Amino acid sequence: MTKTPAAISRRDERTKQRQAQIRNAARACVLNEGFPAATISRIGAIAAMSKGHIYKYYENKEEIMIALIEHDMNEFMLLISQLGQPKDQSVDSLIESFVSKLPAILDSDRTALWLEVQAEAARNPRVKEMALKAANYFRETIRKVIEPVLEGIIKEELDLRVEMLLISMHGLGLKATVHSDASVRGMSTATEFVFRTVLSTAYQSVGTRKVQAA
Amino acid sequence: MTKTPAAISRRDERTKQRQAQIRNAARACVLNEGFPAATISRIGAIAAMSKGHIYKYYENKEEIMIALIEHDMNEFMLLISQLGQPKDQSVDSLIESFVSKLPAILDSDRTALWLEVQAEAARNPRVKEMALKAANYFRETIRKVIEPVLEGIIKEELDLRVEMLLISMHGLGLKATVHSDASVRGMSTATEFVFRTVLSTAYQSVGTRKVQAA
Amino acid sequence: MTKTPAAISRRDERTKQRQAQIRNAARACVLNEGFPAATISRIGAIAAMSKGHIYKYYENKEEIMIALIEHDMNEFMLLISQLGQPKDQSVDSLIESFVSKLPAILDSDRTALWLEVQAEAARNPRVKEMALKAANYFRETIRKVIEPVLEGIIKEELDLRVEMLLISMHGLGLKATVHSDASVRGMSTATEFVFRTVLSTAYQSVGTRKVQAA
Amino acid sequence: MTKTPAAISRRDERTKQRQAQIRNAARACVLNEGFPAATISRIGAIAAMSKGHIYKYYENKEEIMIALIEHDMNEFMLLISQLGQPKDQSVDSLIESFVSKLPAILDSDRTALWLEVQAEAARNPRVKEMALKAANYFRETIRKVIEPVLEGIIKEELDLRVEMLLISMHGLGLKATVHSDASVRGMSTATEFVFRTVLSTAYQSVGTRKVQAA
DNA sequence: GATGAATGAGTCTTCATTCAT
DNA sequence: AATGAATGAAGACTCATTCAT
Repeated sequence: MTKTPAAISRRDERTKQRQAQIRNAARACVLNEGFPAATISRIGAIAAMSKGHIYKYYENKEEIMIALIEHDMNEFMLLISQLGQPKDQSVDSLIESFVSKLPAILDSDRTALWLEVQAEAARNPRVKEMALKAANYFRETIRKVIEPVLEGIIKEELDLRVEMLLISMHGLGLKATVHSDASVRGMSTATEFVFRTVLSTAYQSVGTRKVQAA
Repeated sequence: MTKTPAAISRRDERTKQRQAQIRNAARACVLNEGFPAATISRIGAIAAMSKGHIYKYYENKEEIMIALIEHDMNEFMLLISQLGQPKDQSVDSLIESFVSKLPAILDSDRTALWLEVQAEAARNPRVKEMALKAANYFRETIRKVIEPVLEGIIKEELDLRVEMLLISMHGLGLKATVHSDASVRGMSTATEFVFRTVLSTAYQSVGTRKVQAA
Repeated sequence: MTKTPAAISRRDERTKQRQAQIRNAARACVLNEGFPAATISRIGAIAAMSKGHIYKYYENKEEIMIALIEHDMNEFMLLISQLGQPKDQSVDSLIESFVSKLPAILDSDRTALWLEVQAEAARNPRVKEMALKAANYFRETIRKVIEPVLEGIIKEELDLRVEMLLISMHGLGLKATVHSDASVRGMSTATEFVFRTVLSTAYQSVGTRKVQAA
Repeated sequence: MTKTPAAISRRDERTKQRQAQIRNAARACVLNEGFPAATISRIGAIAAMSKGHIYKYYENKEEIMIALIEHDMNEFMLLISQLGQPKDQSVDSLIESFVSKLPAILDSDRTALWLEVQAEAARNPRVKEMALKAANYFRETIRKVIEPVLEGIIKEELDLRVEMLLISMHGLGLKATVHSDASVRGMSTATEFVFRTVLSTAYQSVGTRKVQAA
């Protein structure tokens, strides 16, 4: 009855594998046929696992969805954490770093799921919490990355630039989902223009200007 | 047998009222708990109408959703059609016109429903069609409004500006949904900055620059 | 408040007309689309009468069906009562009388309804009672008609002949329904043969023969 | 994952049992209260099975009815296939063979279901097809059985005899249903008479006679 | 560990029946 | 007399969840 530590860790490993299997099946369902079609039966069929067995690994369907969202949010955060490693501190290399990661960030599978998650977040507090966490991480990462480039900028200005970048990214993400990313690829010049504008060192955002005008 | 015209119009009026009642109930359902939770039972309960009676006014559940989306899309298009009436052709009055309509456009109920519609569009072709129609109308309206201000601009440049404005609007809309529009109101300076940048007469988008550089 | 007798009779007349209207509509429904499709809505539409108004004339749907069956059974009995008027008492003129009435008796509309009624009779006691009444009337009429032709026949023999004729008529009726009476028309020689055999004055039915053999 | 053949066959066995259970429950429903009353709820209650579980074994209600009809039709065809094995080729042994099988063929449950099926055939094409198939098999079997006995008979005469036997059987079947087979048992002399007449070697049906008269 | 048979609550939809007008 | 708006019970079907094996 008492397991050796090795046996326990082996079992835990297996559990994690199984859970990943289930999450992947759930994701495939959602992406292919939408959230409502992600039934336990279908997930089981795709995961090559019996319906009953799924409940050994997740308490119920909601837990599967939560786990899926959490997992993909974590992957997303890992992805954007790599934004913070441009070659040097110039605007150009920063933009290059952004643009080179865009295809991964705007991958239409990811954004489609993300769209469903945003919709779900409006009702499910746990989903909302996760969405906010990822959004905040995104915001902070961007802030950390652009701050050194915009040296001397005041806090309000920085906040504004960050917010504008986020808004642009969200808008692009929606566009990727709705037009299935082909169009976004064709938008790289526009995107680069947005980034360049936002990261411009000419600090002339409206708020500031008004102050100056006064 | 034969009705007086007055009686007919009274009945038609009542029918329209009932349909609006149903649509409103459906909207409330969707906003509170999402598309999948908008069941006929719930709609009936909110509309204070029996399940069976709903079918006097809409053939089935899908028709209700289609009618709801169509109605709200039409309202939205009416709203943005008003964008096209700035005081004069200056960038400033155009921006003022945009910004003054933003609270209505970014109303969090509207954007939340819009988010659900985008998600639903991935499954239901009729929804997708309506979403595309509204999106195109939005795009064309914006193009018509900004073109006279950016006189002498080449087509590619104009397309880009239009696309960037759309992306910004979508990003803002998402933000309004997630943070329930309070934050968007606080964003008017950022928004104005975005508009001002996009409408700037210095035509220097990346694409053009590249050509110039070549 | 007190009606003149004339007014009362006028109202009764109108009631009967209305009831006939409803029955006819119900019959049309059943014949066109089967019993299950005979909904009150459809009956009302065909009878050019509102749903609610139908209930002024029949207490509920079952009463309509009962009335329809009763009415058509009565018509059927009227029809077969005419069998009893052959030109003379010969087998030939009797057969001619039978055969000439067959198209009316085997009319596929009538037999189709009759099939539904037989099926319904297995469950609804009131329908069963009516079906039995009509069946008995049919039997007695046939007995009265053939008895004078088969003079000197003993009761058991007569019973047998009657039963055989009934069985043949029922079999033909089913055939008319299933193969939509075209085939029955082509069967007139066979039918005539059956009648001729059954009405043959050579009293040699099995039962009798056995007695003779003993 | 991989099942032993024994396990598979055990499961298949169980599936067949369940399907039979469902069919039997459906048959009981139809016989007691007619096709329209054979609801999934009632079938489930009689089969001691939950509503939902029924759908593991039949895709929908129509499939249950089709399976029920098909099963019983097959049983019926098996039964009548045994008609073709009289002791010898004489009319007497043929009639004996017929009469001995009559109680099984005219079993009132069978005929009652058959009646419902005929009524249903008017609405459901698949039911119609099955009914026709069984009817044709019945006709062909009878033809094959009586042809050797009526040696030298011409085709038209044979067709007629076959048709007359069918009509008689149908008429008897109806009688069995309406009078719940007791009366049919008492009809064996009449039945035998009918058979004897139809199988009589005196080929004198009306059609032929007319030709002779000419 | 693994299965899938079994359940029952809940979904959309239809329709007989009632009742205010 | 006549309408048709309104109801609610019931029907077919789905699916998350449980449990004996």
